[in-house]
Amino acid sequence: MPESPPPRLDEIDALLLDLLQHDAGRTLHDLGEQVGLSASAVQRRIARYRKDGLIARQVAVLAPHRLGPTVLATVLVTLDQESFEHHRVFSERMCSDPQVQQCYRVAGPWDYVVILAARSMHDCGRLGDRLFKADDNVRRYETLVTFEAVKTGLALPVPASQPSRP
Amino acid sequence: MPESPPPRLDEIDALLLDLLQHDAGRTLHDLGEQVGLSASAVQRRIARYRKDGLIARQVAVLAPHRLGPTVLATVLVTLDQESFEHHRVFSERMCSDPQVQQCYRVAGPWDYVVILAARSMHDCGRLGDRLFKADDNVRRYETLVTFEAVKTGLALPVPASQPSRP
DNA sequence: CGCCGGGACGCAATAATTTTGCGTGCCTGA
DNA sequence: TCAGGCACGCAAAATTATTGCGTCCCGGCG
Repeated sequence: MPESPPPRLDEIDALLLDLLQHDAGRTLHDLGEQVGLSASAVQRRIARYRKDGLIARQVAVLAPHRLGPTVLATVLVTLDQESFEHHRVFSERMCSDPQVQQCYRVAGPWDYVVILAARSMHDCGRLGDRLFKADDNVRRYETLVTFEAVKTGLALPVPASQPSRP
Repeated sequence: MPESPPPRLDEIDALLLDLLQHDAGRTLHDLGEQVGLSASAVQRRIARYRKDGLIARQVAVLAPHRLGPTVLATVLVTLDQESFEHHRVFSERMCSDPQVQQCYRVAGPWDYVVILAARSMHDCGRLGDRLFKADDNVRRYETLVTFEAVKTGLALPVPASQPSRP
């Protein structure tokens, strides 16, 4: 799959993408007002972001505590066997479990950082047992239960590589 | 601020919220087809989710690698002084920095788990210096640079506490 | 047992938003 | 200097969201 190079972005693109990352619910007209463009210009830019794969998808973010009690946890994991195949198997299990929010493969003594969402402390323990303790290839894991989600989001800083011409 | 109790959700609500968490871009008609309701019924349910604060917001998720080179990292942080005020100051700095994606206050020897997005390895180092090394009250921090984002998202498992009547 | 609300639904009308067509202006490169 | 490409605004057209209304089903109560 030939990946085209990252598209050039001007200041308006950066502004627009930043707005969209924080609230994609506004109308094109609204967005246009914020960045000083017409609705159709905004629409065409956004269409381009999508075509370029810049915007991966659009999602609704739920408020955890409004779904009932929720326990979030970060789990650090070290595998035993490190073969390509073992990593693939582990990754796939993380991807396919809906209680796994995020999973990163990292450098250093730990192999993975996994973020879990559970319904209770008890459920969290069960989840850890199921995902990690029951896996022969997990050498060791450590669970960091969160007291408080200080900040959440997936927003990335958007670089404006080119000035926009006024 | 009196928090009303979490609203009751039936199977259709769970299905709908799950769909919205993964792709909030579909039309009401489409969603209705998926869950077996009319567009207006779907619209009314979604309006209720919003009113109840169940859907916090709607955001666009960008593809990191399409923005140009991106380095993600997980940082484990332990504070020195643990007073309420010290925690507040730290939390606020995390919240206000756009390169901080997520920040969780956790139980155990580490106080915080912080997820960073940087433009390069070098930038990542500078960011760590700025956020943690320059902070007198950070006793110790450890950076886990990610090789690969295996799974990302903020989707929560939605419990269907009540059956829907057909 | 029968008679009200209350709540959710579908359908259809209405309102709002998104998408497209078209003409214009500006920058770039020949 | 002149053509080509590109992004823009405006306004029409298409699609989508929202609202009004009548119906149905369930639960509580006379």
